[in-house]
Amino acid sequence: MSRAATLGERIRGEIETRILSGEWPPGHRIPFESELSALYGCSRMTVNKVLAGLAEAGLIERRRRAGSFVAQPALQSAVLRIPDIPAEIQGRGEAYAFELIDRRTRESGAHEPPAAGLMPGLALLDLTCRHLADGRPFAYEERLISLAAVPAAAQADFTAVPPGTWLLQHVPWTQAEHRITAVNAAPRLARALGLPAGGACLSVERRTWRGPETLTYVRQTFRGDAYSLGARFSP
Amino acid sequence: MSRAATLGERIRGEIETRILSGEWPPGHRIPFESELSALYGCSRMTVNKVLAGLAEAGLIERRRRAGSFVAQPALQSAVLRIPDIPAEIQGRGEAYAFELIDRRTRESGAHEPPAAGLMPGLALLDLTCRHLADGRPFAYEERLISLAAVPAAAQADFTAVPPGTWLLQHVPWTQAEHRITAVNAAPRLARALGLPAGGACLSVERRTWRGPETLTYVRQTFRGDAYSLGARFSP
DNA sequence: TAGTGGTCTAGACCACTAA
DNA sequence: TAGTGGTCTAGACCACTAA
Repeated sequence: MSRAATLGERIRGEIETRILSGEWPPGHRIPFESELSALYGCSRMTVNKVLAGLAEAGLIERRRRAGSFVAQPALQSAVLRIPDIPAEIQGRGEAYAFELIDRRTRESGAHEPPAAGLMPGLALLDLTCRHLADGRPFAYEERLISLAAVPAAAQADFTAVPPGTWLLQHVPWTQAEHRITAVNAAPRLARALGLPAGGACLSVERRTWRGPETLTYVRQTFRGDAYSLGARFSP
Repeated sequence: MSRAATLGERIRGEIETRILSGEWPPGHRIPFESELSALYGCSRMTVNKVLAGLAEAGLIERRRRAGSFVAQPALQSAVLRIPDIPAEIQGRGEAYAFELIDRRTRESGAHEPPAAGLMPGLALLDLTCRHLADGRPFAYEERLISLAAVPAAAQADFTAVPPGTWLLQHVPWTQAEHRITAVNAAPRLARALGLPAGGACLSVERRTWRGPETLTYVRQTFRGDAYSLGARFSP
């Protein structure tokens, strides 16, 4: 089945076990690199790579001259997968469909969403669209794309490929910021999602950069009764 | 200011720049370790650590005998900080208060939340409580703690320390699963949060394990108009 | 100022796998 | 089967910092 563990993996496993079992509580000093290399009969480099990995994972903290210490339990955090909507729907075994409701080119003004962080006077592509799963409304999407940062978007055919998927395939990004909120559906949104007015929706806002430049800002709104975000995490 | 970059950091930066600028697109084969070590005049070990780091970060994929390749753009994902509620509120400069509404010891039955993954017949501590910011309702919390896994919880004083904070300080965990949804507040919940019935709320469910054993299951419900989850992420 | 961690070298052997 | 990446060795020098 699984190949034999390497020496580094074995050392890492034994240290992790002592930490996670509580045998080495937060603040406990773990053996120095020199002690561990003597203990396992290996070079210090092998131990160094193990401890560097544990530090990167947040399980230990390392201080020159002082040693390595079991870290205080991390604030819980979760790696959340922000899905590509077509892939998400097809992964459920449902038929994906996409509607481009509106597409216009305009300049950014004073009333852009503050979270978009767009200066006035930028050339924008302003898109409104809807994602459907098995013919039922799944998500409503409002998106702004900076044409200065992504000029090729002006020629893209967003009736054929949803803009999120197109961007993922064509434009590298360096940073993204997300904001997840719950909102009561306003009448227009409720109609678009096939919900009673006031129905709870999950709103995911995302702003994506390349370097200092905002590439795109999007707000995707999902029916609260049909969608949830899931995440699994280890410390 | 910042100290000079090490050679490894410089190599990593130059490769990242080529990938993120699109000069090396997805699927592009990057130079072999031997080529890079010749190019930078360093040992192969130095290059190996750089490429291993890039692979761990998901920017490249490595295949024996074939080489290292720029990875397809990652599905967007986000590192979400699941906050310790008292720390979150105090971080906003607001006064934190906590109310323990109900505390009982009971056995798990057939009607536990399916996401809790609790077998029937387990000894449970069942807690209901409310978090307040500057005297206003902030979050409603329903929590189950397995007394088999965390016997010390039976003696803890949860009128003084909220259970989430107590657990974070006392119990190491190995894995957590989260589920984030939007819900319309049912009448009882709306009263507890000071919302009109049907108001949108953000619900965060979390199940936490140590090894194979469930430690705790919690559902925290936040006023949608007063709370959002934020996340910042690089690929 | 003494001792830790951070980084690097110049090798080595091997598992894996694409050709 | 040839060549890559994966891992390891036995050193070295240095920056940083706790004592």
